[in-house]
Amino acid sequence: MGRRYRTLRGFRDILPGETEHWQAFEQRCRELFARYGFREIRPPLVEPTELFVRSVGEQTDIVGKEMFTFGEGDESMTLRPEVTASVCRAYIEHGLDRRGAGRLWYLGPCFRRERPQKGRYRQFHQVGMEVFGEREPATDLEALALALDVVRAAGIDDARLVVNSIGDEACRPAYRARLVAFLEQVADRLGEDSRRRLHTNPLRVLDSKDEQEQALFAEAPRITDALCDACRAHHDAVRDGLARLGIPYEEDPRLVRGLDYYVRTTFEVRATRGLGAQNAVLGGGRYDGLVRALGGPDVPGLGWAAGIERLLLAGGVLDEPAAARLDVYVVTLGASPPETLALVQALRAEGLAAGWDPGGHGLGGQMKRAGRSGARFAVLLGDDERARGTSTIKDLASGEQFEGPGDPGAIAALVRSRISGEGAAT
RNA sequence: GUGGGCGUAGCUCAGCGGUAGAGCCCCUGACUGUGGAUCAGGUGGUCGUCGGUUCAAAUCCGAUCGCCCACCCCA
Repeated sequence: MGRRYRTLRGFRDILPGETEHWQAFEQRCRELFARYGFREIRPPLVEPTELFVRSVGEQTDIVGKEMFTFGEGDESMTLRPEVTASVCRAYIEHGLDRRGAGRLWYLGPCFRRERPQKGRYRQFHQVGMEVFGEREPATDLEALALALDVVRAAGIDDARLVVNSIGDEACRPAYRARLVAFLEQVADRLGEDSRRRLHTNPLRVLDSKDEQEQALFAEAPRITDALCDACRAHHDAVRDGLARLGIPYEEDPRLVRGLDYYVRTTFEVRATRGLGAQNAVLGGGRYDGLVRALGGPDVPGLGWAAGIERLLLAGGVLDEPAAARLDVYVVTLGASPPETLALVQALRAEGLAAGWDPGGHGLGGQMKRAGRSGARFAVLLGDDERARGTSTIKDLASGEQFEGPGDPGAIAALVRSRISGEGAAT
């Protein structure tokens, strides 16, 4: 066993039983985004390394140590660690601002070279959205409502929305200076991690999990007390809007996103179950200067992303593997395999999910397989049925058995009416 | 990158110095007129890997790899 090939560290197979749950969630996402007027974008998985360095930030852990990078110099390319940078690049490259395509969503794999953890892998999947060209706080509101809808679509019913504002280039530098001054006064009582972050990402220090440090921070200056008038008005409008829409939320002045490009509104959705200590399942915020910084027009932006593995874990969707499903399983006696397959194909052409046993087993063996296939009905065709031009149909859930038509179209119609009559999905 | 826990059959696990086990799953048959039940039989493991101790190692020791959990960071 030790010599068999296996998935690389941090990579995993998504197997039958789980893929069905993924498909269901993905389908719900498609419907939700469409309802909000968002259109899907599918950028490539690989981009110039420089794109991520510029957008995510040189000092971040993602760029510093978590990227899968290949090639040298100008040829250097990187598997995307997140999707916002790619979407911005595509937006600029194709002039989407002039095509009225400012509301975009995506779903797909991302890669980060970090130590795997619960629901966190080196290849993981993100679903997310970006809005370009909309500066109003009402856009933040709408994005938050959509975020909660997507989280609920993953089966999470205990989601908590947490919002904050981290100011912009007009007010954050001054706040940052005051905060650093404060932190330096208490630096001798800070842990190693916090002392390091004091220089790399001082806003983040306040988010320390260390209780003794938290006690020190009671006196620390708060970003929400230091916002400029424009940021203050924006933040108030978002909070008022959430209240007006009846969306419960919490404020957390320590909620600082790790990526450099955020301004003003930042937010997170947390789940209380299933993920252990790290309970954020979705995060995002406003990034009004990013498109311009990447060489594009001066359009504001806002977006969020969620890790699908973690969403499904927190929603409990994966607790039970999905069962195999078929509408019918064809069982024959005295028919050659091609003859049986011809009937199966006719039923498939009618739109049914149909299975059969190519293995030439007896009636008992075929019925055993019918049961295991997850089929709703067995369609039996033997000498008696052939003589009468009928079939025998057995409801595999109830055991009830009755005479059915011999014609594939009529069989399909009968099966379909039975299934929809129960309100069961196929 | 750091700390802790764990690696025995496809899955869940027992065995903890003396010839590798159970349950479930899977395969075959009883079954050419009926599946989910039952019965009979069967496939599948150099006990993660390498090295050490020992007459003898799945079992004790070391290293290594992998998985899990937590930290850092983030979704």
